[in-house]
Amino acid sequence: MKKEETTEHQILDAAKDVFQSKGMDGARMQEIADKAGINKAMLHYYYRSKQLLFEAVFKNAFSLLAPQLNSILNDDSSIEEKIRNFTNDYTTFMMKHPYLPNFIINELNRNEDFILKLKDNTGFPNLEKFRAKVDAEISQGNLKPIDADQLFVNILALNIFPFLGKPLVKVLTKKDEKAYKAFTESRKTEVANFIINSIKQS
Amino acid sequence: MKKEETTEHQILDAAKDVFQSKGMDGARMQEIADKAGINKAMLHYYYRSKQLLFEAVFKNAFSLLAPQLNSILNDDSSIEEKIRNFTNDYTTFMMKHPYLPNFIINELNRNEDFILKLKDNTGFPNLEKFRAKVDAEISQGNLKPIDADQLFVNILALNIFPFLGKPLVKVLTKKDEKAYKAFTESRKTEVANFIINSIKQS
DNA sequence: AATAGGTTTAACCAAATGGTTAACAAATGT
DNA sequence: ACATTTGTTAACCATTTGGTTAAACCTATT
Repeated sequence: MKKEETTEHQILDAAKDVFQSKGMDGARMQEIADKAGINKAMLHYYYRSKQLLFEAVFKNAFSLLAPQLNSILNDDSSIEEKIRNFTNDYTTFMMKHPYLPNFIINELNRNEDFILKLKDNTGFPNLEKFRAKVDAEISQGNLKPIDADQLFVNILALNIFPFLGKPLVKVLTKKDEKAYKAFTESRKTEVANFIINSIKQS
Repeated sequence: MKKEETTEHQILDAAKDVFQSKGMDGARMQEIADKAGINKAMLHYYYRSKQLLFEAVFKNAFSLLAPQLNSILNDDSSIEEKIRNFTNDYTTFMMKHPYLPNFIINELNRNEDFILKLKDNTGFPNLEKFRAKVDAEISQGNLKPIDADQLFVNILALNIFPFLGKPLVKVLTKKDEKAYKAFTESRKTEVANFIINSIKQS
């Protein structure tokens, strides 16, 4: 039997669906069980409680996000390349997992301490290398002076917000689903250009 | 008796607290009643149901946000001034209402149709004037070519994200509460400079 | 002082919810 | 073949939750 067919994995899969679309508080154990096609008691057999099942889903979700961040933080390319690659890759990735950003952001807001549990994991994103690279390129006269943390948050903001704020932005800009998808698609390059325009020393 | 002291208003006030920090699903009617210092039956006496009380809170919250957006969309100043003013004013405002962005964004994600109820209200933000102004300044050679909607989303993203992603960014950048506040404070000008650097025709 | 109106409360209710139990089935090992 | 462990289910349970009710409590008007 393949790993994806085990009951345990089917539960996690169904739980992912329900938790990510309804949040911890809105999710119902019964709905997860129904979606997984099994009895509700099985959820507790494999994951003991709603809280633990939720944490399994959350860690799983975060483990998808972390490598995306690490790619911009830890590789050896120039800042400009990092930004172009990240903007393209992250947007591509999020178009496949559109509910993931809001899930993570919202649950972290609901329970600030929760992120501390993840912090110590190996692979948790670390900014040191990125900061050093930004400062180095500024010294070389390649970039205009900017605080590396501010730049990092700007990059995150421009890439993540269109997914977080989709319902709001869709209505404000009066785009339908198709137009919004095209809008997001074009941001793969637009956002990188926007950032690089701002920081590149000319 | 002042308006703020009426039972109805005390309920709305308590409901705002609870809904904005715990969301629709996590909020408990009993907690709202306790916080308002009244009997739970009063909630239903004045607002009939949890759903209607929630909608009252949500509309109230949105009516605080909308004027912030309208200020950048509808005044007659240059794009550069708009951006500088908005970035400063919005950040100042959000530092006073830090849970508001996540509340609105998250509830809209949880229920996409909900925004349609607000759409028809007078005062609902409209982008037409902003788009025209951006296009005009591009024609005048004042700004580099950029799609007005993309610019608008960039402005929103850079200003709102630090509040949405605070728990994540705090840990990633290893800032404590005080340092994060200073970080946010400095964005009042940093963000405007970042945007204008990118779009201003030199 | 009696009346009538809105306001407030304690007690109650039905439904939903996370979780448990005990019996049963299916593998697994000997 | 038998026993033991693992997986699965239906039925059940205690608690929580949004919501209701009927009576009590003002407060202003007559």
